Amino acid sequence: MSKAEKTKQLIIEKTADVFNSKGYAATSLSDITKVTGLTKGSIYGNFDDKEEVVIAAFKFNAKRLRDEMDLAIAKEKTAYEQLMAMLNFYKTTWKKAASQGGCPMLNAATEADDHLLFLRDAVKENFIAWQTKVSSIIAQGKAEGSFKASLHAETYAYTFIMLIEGGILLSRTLNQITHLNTALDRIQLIIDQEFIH
Amino acid sequence: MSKAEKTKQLIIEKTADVFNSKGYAATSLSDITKVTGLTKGSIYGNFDDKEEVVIAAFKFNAKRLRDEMDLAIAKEKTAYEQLMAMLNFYKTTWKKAASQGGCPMLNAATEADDHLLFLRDAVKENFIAWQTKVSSIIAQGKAEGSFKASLHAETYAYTFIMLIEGGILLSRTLNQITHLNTALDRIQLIIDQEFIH
DNA sequence: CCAAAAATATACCGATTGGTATATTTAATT
DNA sequence: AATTAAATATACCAATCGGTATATTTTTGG
Repeated sequence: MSKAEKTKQLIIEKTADVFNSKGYAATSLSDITKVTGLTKGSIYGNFDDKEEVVIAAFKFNAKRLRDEMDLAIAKEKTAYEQLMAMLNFYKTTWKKAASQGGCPMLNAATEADDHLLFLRDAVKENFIAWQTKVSSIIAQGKAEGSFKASLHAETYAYTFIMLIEGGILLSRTLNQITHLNTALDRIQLIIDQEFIH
Repeated sequence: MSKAEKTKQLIIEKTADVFNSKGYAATSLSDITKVTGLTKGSIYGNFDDKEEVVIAAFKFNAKRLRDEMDLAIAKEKTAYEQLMAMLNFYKTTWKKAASQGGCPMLNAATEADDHLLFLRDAVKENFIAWQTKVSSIIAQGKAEGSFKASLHAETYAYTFIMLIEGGILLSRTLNQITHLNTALDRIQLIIDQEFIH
């Protein structure tokens, strides 16, 4: 890795949390220089413009989240256990995520929808990737014979994502972990009642 | 209503959509003067600072949403029909809401949670008011004898809110109404399966 | 209709925004 | 170790940010 590639990576890593908690539009170049310890010249030597930094930082945040979740899931064998691992992941990492500015998907999605249009595609991709991941676990459960074959995987996957994001939204806004737990419990109930035959 | 009160109202009404779609922080004073046709002097003659305009605009957006929903609900008699009216409200007003920048609660909540702290209390209040409304409908259903007496109204109310906000988030980001419908269908299922005895 | 008061417009303020041209330093190549 | 090339720092730019003091217009009460 060249020097430039290293600083590029440093910029992304150091700004990721700031972008996620302060907002991608609201984070200024002076915020970026402050948190990286670099100067504007160095930033613009590695990125064409702020947009490029924003996208890189979001992708970093999204990838970190996905990697952590994938790691938690990969430890389990059966589809049921993998889904439980996903729920448990959100139960345990909530506090850490909250201190980093909350769910990067939720934050970026609301900012991207009208305002930061160039972010939209990246956010889209990540939601779809998440859905695909959950759907593939459900498909595995069907192959195992433990989940009903009739399940519409995609619909269930999106339902879980909605509940999690909605739960995070309420938990953060009302400052009560209860709500995320309500969401996770509801997902658990759906799995137990509708997945197993 | 005095002249000042009228212009104050005009400022709020004209800026409400801009704030909701562009974001409360990202909307500048020149956006405000542009959309109202007034000058800075007039804005600052009626509001102390931008924060005050932001809060007033959010409260306007939240109240408008609540009033419209209350109106739809008030037309129905039974608790079940009222809940159906709420679901139908979201089914029918989705397009209009989307063109106005999406759900004001969702937008303001993500912006307020770290960044615009002064907005947080107002957002909180409105989520609680929404929950209280749904809870009171459930309580009415119990009183009618049509809903199970054992229901934990508050938990269900928050579950519905999560699903709706999560559904809106996905529908807006992925640009597909399907997801909001999935959320609404899930709420319907919960009511049919768990509310009625 | 006139005077006082209220409301709005004009013209400005310093600070900050994203961005850039150029100088300087650091790293890689011979 | 010297030269070249790459990476970073410095110093600046116009534009815009939120905000204000003052001038002008409009409304209101007598």
